[in-house]
Amino acid sequence: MGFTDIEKVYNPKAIEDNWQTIWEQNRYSHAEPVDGKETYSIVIPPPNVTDKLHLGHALNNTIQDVLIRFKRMQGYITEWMPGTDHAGIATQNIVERKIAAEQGKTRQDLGREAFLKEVWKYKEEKGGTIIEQLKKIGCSCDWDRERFTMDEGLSEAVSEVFLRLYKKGLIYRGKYIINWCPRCQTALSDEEAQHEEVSGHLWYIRYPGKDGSEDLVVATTRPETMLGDVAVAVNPNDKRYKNLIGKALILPIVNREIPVIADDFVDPEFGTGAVKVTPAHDPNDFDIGIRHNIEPINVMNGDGTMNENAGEGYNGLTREEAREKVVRTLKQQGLLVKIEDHSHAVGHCYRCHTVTEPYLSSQWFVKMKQLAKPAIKVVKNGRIKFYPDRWSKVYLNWMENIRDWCISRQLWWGHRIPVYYCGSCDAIMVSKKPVTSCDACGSTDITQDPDVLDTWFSSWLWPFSTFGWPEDKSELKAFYPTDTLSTAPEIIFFWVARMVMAGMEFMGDIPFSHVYIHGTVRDDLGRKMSKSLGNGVDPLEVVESHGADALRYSIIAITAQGQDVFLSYPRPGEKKKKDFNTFDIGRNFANKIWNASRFILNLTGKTIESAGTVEMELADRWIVSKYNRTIEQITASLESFRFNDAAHLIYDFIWHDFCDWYLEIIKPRVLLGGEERAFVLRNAAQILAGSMQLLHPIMPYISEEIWQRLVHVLGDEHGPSIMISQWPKAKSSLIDTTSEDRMEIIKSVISTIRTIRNEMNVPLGEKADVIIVPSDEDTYRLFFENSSYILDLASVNNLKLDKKATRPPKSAAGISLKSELFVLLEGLVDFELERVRFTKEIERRKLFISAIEKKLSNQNFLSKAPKEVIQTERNKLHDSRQELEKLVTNLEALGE
RNA sequence: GGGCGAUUAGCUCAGUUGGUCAGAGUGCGGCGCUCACAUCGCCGAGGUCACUGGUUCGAUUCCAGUAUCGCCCA
Repeated sequence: MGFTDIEKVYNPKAIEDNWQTIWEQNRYSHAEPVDGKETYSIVIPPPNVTDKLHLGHALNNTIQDVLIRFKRMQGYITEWMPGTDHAGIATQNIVERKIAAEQGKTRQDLGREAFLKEVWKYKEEKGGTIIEQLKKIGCSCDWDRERFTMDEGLSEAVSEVFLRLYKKGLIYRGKYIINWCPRCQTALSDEEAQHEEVSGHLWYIRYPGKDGSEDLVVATTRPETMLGDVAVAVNPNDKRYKNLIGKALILPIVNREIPVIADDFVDPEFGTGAVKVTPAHDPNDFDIGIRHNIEPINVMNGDGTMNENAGEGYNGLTREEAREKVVRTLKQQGLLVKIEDHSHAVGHCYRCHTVTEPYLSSQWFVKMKQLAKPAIKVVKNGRIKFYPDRWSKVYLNWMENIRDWCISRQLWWGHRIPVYYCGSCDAIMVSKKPVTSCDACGSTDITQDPDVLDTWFSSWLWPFSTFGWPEDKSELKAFYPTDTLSTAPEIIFFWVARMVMAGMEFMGDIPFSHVYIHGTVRDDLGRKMSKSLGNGVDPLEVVESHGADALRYSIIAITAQGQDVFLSYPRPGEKKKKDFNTFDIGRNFANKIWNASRFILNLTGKTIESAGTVEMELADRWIVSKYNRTIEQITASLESFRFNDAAHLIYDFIWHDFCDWYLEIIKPRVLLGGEERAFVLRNAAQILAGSMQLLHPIMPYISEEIWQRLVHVLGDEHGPSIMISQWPKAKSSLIDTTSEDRMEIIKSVISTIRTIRNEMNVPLGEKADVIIVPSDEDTYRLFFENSSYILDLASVNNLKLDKKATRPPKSAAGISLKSELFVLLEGLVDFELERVRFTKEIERRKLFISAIEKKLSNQNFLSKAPKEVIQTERNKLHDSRQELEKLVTNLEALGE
């Protein structure tokens, strides 16, 4: 491969697909347990099998990939288990819509078996999409182990768990109020009904007393449910209504006689202090009904229409129509007292966003209190840690107030509930294998429960079911408990909490020790990205335009631990010049790296001759020191889940230290040829190769490409891929604070000269003469030994070092670290500008000095502050005073 | 109603145990196509770290309250 023909602008397309293919072919991300070797494992939060990749996925999976690549390079046996879940409701909805569109049929038309065939077909066709997209953004999952929640083994785990919990008495069937989605026509768990504040009304309705006795006005947010009212409740301590308790009212429209009852639950402050009681359509009313032993009346069908109990004229109406008609009728009858605006929280189906209905029906539940206990303990005692920690409070709060989990769903797509009913004797049998005859009476009139289980009832087993549980496989032993789980905050209850419970219950151990909760991806207006808003950004579009590395780098760089992520992404059509595209950050960085490498590789050709014993210069020691320091810092950042810190550290090191300073410094040294040239090229190539390793977890593709080329020309021992190379180790002996400090002084002088040149309009093309006045002997030697840096980088013609020099006429002066300097600019100095600059600088310095003086004259400070702090303050004062003195002298000289 | 975040340069945001932490990117102004990079280089301007108190020798950093915005749970 030739290097001189390397493209000038980095083109990720050519490179990314190539490496992805090579990595896959060589199965570098596949892991097998090895006795005695430490493992590091992550299970992917399984996306819905029908999903397409969005930026939330991209962020979450990039985080996981960063961790996995980092740990893999550190030598762990790393397992990143990929897979998808069957997403019962979502997938069934999609396929129902599909067959409606294509065949004009409902699932009932097809029948259960034929419908499921359609779903499987759809899954086989479309199910691989998101997995392919994960590969596209560089994820290094163990693709050989990909799992699906409805795989045979995972299904086995689900029925095993159901059976065990049932036998323990932790699963039961009961008739309770659950959240019902009238559109999906299934029960939902409490978590799946998402409460949102909506503005509605409070209707005040007069319920006449029986036989002309006293009326009562109730307030309700849902007038249509009055058709199912069985009582009116008041607080027993409410003086207003005491005399009415036990009396009867006539329910308007229905003309049913209902009692006034007393219940502590009623808040006298709300509405009129009297509430209608509808046990079949409100969870609180349901409890009241039980306490007072009143039969509920269900007035609604599963599809949200009113049923025959709602009465003539209402049967068959939708709940919206019924509400409208109830209100109209009441108005006509003069029973509607008033309507107030009222905002309240209403449940919405998390899959289709339809308003959910509190609905009375028979469902299967898991008792949670007992399962929660160990799950609370392991977070309280720190075995499981949340990052950021505040989420542990959210977790514990939910866990400590946990309610039973409704797990049955009136769907076809999912794990069928392993329960069988005998038609002859009412026996209930729970079995992993199909039941054909009744255990109790021998009857063969057996039917399986038609419902399926909540999808989360399979995904809560994910950290061990994917490794073969309930079989005791070596993978399970090696990779469970996993190390880190990365997910979004809204998944904590659905999944994280339940996985902990399942892990403790079935494995007797935590499923993971670290839970990283990343922020939500939002647009530049702070809105959550969503399909309905149309403000989503397609990660693959970004890959297409900027490359996967740029996507990954940018999103990691702007994601501070636990904070939401704000993206600025002007649409191609809407882009204005000033608009900032977040992903340019990564693209520009990749291009910078590409060109730095191009520079080095163009100089080296195919190989660099090995260097003899060349003594390191200041800049060499400095860059090596910075490099080792960067290794330390990046390693620490990744260990503590501070990914954005890691991203910024490598950016600063490569761009600012390595490119801006080191490469500029070695340019003239390369021209010298010989050993000097070989040494600096080798040093630069080695450091850049090492930097590629540090960068690799975040930008896997370009780092592999550059690393391959560099190790090739270096001729060093190296493995086949950066992926499985060894993570750089910092050598503390090479961290050289003295060289770093000395280099800062050089840089400061160069910057000061540049500033003066700029101000006086002397471009770098025109060389200038400079006199530097070092403040001490050591600094003098520093400049003397490294004058070439100053000559080259500040474009200086003649450099004079003179500890005693005073400002020559026709020169501009500057103050920098440990020195004062004069730039000789015959006829070019604008003394007015100089005066302004110095005056400003003097003012600033004076303020600074008086602040320190004040501090140092404070007895309390002197007696209570640590002596190091006092000493640094004294040093600051000393240096500042010296600088001030120089500034004043220079200003006075100008005044002549 | 309860809980949790956020408020730092024009914009988007960092700032890990209170004392060189006032920063980055972008935008803006000036100069520059110096043989890696204009997806670039050099230089510059810009902030009473939301407000009010408190703790402390010292607060952007800790505590309390206020205001505005956002999220979660009921």
